[in-house]
Amino acid sequence: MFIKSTTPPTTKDLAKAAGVSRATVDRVLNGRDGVKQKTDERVNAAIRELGFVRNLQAANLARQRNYRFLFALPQARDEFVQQIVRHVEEATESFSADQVWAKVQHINENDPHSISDFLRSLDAEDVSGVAIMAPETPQVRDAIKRLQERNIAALPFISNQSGFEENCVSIDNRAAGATAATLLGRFTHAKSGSLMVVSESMQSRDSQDRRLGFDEVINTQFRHLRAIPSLETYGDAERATAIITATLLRNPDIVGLYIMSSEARAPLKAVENSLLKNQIVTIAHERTPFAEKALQRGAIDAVIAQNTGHLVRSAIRRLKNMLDHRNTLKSQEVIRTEILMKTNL
Amino acid sequence: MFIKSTTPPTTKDLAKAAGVSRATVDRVLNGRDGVKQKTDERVNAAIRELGFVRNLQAANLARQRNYRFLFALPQARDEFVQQIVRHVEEATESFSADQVWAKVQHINENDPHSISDFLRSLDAEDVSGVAIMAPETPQVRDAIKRLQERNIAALPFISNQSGFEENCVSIDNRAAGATAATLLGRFTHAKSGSLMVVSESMQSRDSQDRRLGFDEVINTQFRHLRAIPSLETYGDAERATAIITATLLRNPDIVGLYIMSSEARAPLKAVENSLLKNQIVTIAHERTPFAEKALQRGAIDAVIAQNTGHLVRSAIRRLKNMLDHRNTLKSQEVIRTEILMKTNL
DNA sequence: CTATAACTGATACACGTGCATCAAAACAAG
DNA sequence: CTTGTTTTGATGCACGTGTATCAGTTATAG
Repeated sequence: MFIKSTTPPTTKDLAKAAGVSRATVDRVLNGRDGVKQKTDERVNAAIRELGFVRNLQAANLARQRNYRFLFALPQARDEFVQQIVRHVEEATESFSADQVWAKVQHINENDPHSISDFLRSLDAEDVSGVAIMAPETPQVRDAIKRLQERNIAALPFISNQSGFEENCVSIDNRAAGATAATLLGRFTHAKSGSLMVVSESMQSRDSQDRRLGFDEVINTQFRHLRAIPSLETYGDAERATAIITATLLRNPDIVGLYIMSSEARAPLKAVENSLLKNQIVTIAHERTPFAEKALQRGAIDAVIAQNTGHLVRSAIRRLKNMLDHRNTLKSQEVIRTEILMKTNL
Repeated sequence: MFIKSTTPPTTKDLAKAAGVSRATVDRVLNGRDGVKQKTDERVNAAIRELGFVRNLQAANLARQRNYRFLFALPQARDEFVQQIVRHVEEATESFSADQVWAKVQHINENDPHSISDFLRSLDAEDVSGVAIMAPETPQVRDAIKRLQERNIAALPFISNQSGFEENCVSIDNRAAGATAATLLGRFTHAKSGSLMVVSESMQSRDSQDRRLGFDEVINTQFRHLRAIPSLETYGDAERATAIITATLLRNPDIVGLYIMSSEARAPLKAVENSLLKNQIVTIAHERTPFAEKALQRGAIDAVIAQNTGHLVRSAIRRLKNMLDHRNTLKSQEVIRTEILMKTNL
């Protein structure tokens, strides 16, 4: 149990233990210079000995710190982005007691120049950190680095940015693809057949990674199945319907469908309109209201998703930790590849 | 974006806005009596108008509040409990900056009397809240209620306690069972066959719920499969081996295995030693180091689990919120039924 | 109208830390 | 030794809120 009435040590206790004044303790704790090495060591020894941890609340109070975070999200208002927006608003509520406030700012994700301009325009007085969801480009990568120099925490959010592997909120798309493949392979009972893969665009690294993981599993573990080249919808519902219908007609042996894009509506409708409807095992991405309903009625067999709320909160915690110079608890920030079925929604 | 240099309103601002003194604001905020109703309303109006939220850090600093939580866990040191212990220690680290400290105390989960004694012995000076993992009994339920009267937050943890549905960290065991059934049914390609269910004991409500969900799905969606009565291991490895081996011999048509208990070692070994090894689809519970390895090598096809770290952190957040009289963000505290396969570990 | 009770304001100190200033002490170099 | 520099101590105020006391102001009852 806890030892009764033991209050955690304060800087005052530290000062006494190290035989110095509170002023000196302050100099050591906040890395100001003008401290003899020997004194510095004595203070640090006392810190270890007492198990001192600085009271962040008091410190933040004193230095009037608060955390204003911005989520720079794509302009496209698809269901996935909407989910994120909702969770940002929700998170603001639960974090407000910690002096954390978060807002959404939509950016043109396909115009690296404007993104970089936008990031440059930010003022540290105004925003303490930014979570950026945008495809990887040199401009954006640079802009992020420069933000950090100006004391604004920056965090690639969901979209991968190489060079920030250690410090970003991202998804293991390869694992997601591999998981989809495993489910398709195991769910279908066909002796042989083709698998259809639908994506919004194969340009993005995310899509490529998913496809990579998908193919890897199909080619090694389900050799009786054949994954046909990815169909690209370019976010156009009509186009989606057209190419999928055509592909279904051309490949009567299709037994599985992997919808990689977060918009599953058009692809699913196209399949449902075809006659094969029931024989095709379908795996989709992202937990959207539509996907949930489709799972319920059996139109989709499983959904691969990340917990959007967790993504958002994880980003907030990481930004905060960056500013506090604390390291993040890794196990809490792992973003799992979730498998959702009708039974575990 | 944020409005530049806008600091959140303080009690001082509130006082000015409401045309009262800070003392009166304090009386209203902390529910002390001796305030005219009209005054109270004026202050509350100002609160709404300014969007005032009390600075918890400052408040906790002033009243020297800190949070000492206890996790009362079963004495049995199986892998699942060990995971929890590990995560409690881990969480202590990441929460320490918020003045939150958590410890584990092992209790004899099968002796309600001693549990109730233990809970009664706790002092509010000493511990601010307890998360209790113990099977439901009237004594324990009572003890929990009495803790709350003594200003100690109490939270049923993982094990269900009826009457606390709204305020507990618990698992939807029925969904877990249903999910296991769906996976078994879809993974196996047999035209017909039996499913074996292994449990530690069918006494606990958790096991019963899992079985319920399991049967429901098998009987409605996979009528060609037959779930045989649950085998109970009573936590005894030898017994487990014996009854499972016997059951396998008696039912050569077994095509699936659902290991409901968190200890999967003995059951799995028994199956692996039999000749049917490869034809039996296996679903287990809880993400333990052993289960992970078994997934990797293909001995288990899927694991149904909850995120242990999340369970622990969720409990801590809920206990803290209870003490702060804040309501918890529900969506964050939902405990998902996770499906783990080799590809999404 | 007075006596009493119910309410409100003024004021002060505390919590643990950050930050700034100035004087005092310790040290190094000449 | 003196001079100048580096290191340290003492002190005070700030942050936003909780808590306490006491005097002062209203409202209510008789």
